[in-house]
Amino acid sequence: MSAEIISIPRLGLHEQVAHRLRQMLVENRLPPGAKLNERELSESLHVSRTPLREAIKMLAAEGLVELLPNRGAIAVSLTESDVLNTFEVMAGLEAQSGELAARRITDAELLEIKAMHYEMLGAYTRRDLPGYYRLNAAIHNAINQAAKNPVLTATYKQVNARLQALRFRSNQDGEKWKNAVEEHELMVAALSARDPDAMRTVLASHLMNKLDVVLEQLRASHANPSPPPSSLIKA
Amino acid sequence: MSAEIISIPRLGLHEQVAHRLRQMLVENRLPPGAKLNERELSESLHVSRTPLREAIKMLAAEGLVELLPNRGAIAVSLTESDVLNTFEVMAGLEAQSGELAARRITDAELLEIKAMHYEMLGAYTRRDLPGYYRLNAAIHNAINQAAKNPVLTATYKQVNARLQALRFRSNQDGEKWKNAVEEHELMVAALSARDPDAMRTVLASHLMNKLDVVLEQLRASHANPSPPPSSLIKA
DNA sequence: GCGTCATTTTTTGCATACAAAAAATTTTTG
DNA sequence: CAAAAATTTTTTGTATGCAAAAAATGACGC
Repeated sequence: MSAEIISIPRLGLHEQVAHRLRQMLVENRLPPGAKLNERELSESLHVSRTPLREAIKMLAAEGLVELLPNRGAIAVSLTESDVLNTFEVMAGLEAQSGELAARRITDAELLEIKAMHYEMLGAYTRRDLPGYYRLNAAIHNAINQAAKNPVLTATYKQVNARLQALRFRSNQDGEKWKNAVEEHELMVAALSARDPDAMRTVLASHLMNKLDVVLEQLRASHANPSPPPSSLIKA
Repeated sequence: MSAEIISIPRLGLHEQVAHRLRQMLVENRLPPGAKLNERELSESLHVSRTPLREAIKMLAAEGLVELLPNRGAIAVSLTESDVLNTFEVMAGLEAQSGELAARRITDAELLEIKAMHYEMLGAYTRRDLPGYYRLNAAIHNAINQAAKNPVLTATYKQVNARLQALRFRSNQDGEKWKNAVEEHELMVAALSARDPDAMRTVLASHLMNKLDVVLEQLRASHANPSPPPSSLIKA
């Protein structure tokens, strides 16, 4: 009966470490610009420096950390221009994803997206931000799946990962939020109509509106920089 | 006077190793599916296994090698469907690159691209395939530069890297080659007119024609598989 | 008191050593 | 002789050790 319970270590250690580091980066436990101290991290993660360093190299290739020769790695900190450029690429990838999804989506996939869409409307109505984000992400993932291109999905995820750290808790402006919901309505309509051009258009503009929100947040937090975690404050 | 000559090791060793491995992959000295033996490679590259493994992890994150848990890494071998999906993504990235370039290109950049275009016509006229490829790549790079989006450029390069191993020696079919040159004419015209839509269209179809060429080659080589390098033949 | 330089400490980078897993080889058995 | 099992060998994965570079600390001079 306990056939799978001991099947634990079927993931390389460096993979596990990379996964945990990605989490720490997204949750801003490793805030932008923070140094990744190998000794500290290897102790807190209970691994030796070797797999830790391998994981860091992977994150560097993914663009999540920056390698400074002879000075280790730091969490990437995106300039406003970086954010803009990244969103521009994301917009293109989302647009293509939407276009392909409109061409290739199955009836079953479309139904599931509609269902999630209504759930999202529910979350929006009761202003449940976490639920809204969860469903929003699920819908975008489903669109990606419907595009039937794993390479596109992987590329999308990799570029998107760099932005996740920014959205950690973006309080939506009321107007912008309403706007986003309306765009989602358009998306479902375009998908139902299997209209690739409409999907491309709505997704591209959807992303650019997200950019607006993030840039506002970025500027606000730049004016009011949040304090670094206590672990970085000198004793 | 020899101020910079001894500034040698300003690159991490793992970076150098990653670079050399990328070369070996592109040149098919590490053909698709080949195992990356750590002992062999560390000896032939004159480094220890530690930086070699770090480099391999980076290549894995870049999608150039595949990691098999407890069994090392192998050079990725793309299925026909992988190639198709990758080209689809590349087409989207090129299309966006072209669209942005049409909006943002400077007169100087346009002139340089035109110059390279004429050089390329020269190479085509004397059927100088290597020269043609070199100029072709240079022109596409220049378009990318003109798009003024480093994130897009980096994403483009990373996805493209996986295809480089395929094109290493694709003999162009006469008709297809002529077609490609004509598409380049359209590109230069669209760029000169600063017509983003035209650029998007021509670049997308340009890439899809390249896909045709590569798929033909792939099927041909699949029928006539090239022999593995002698180093892999058992003594 | 402040800046500069020397010394110490820490940290990164690379190599080596050891353990576990996989592959290859030999041995055993039907 | 062939198939399976056991053994050896190779290979990968992780930890540790050591050297070089960077950072931190303290001494010295102005």
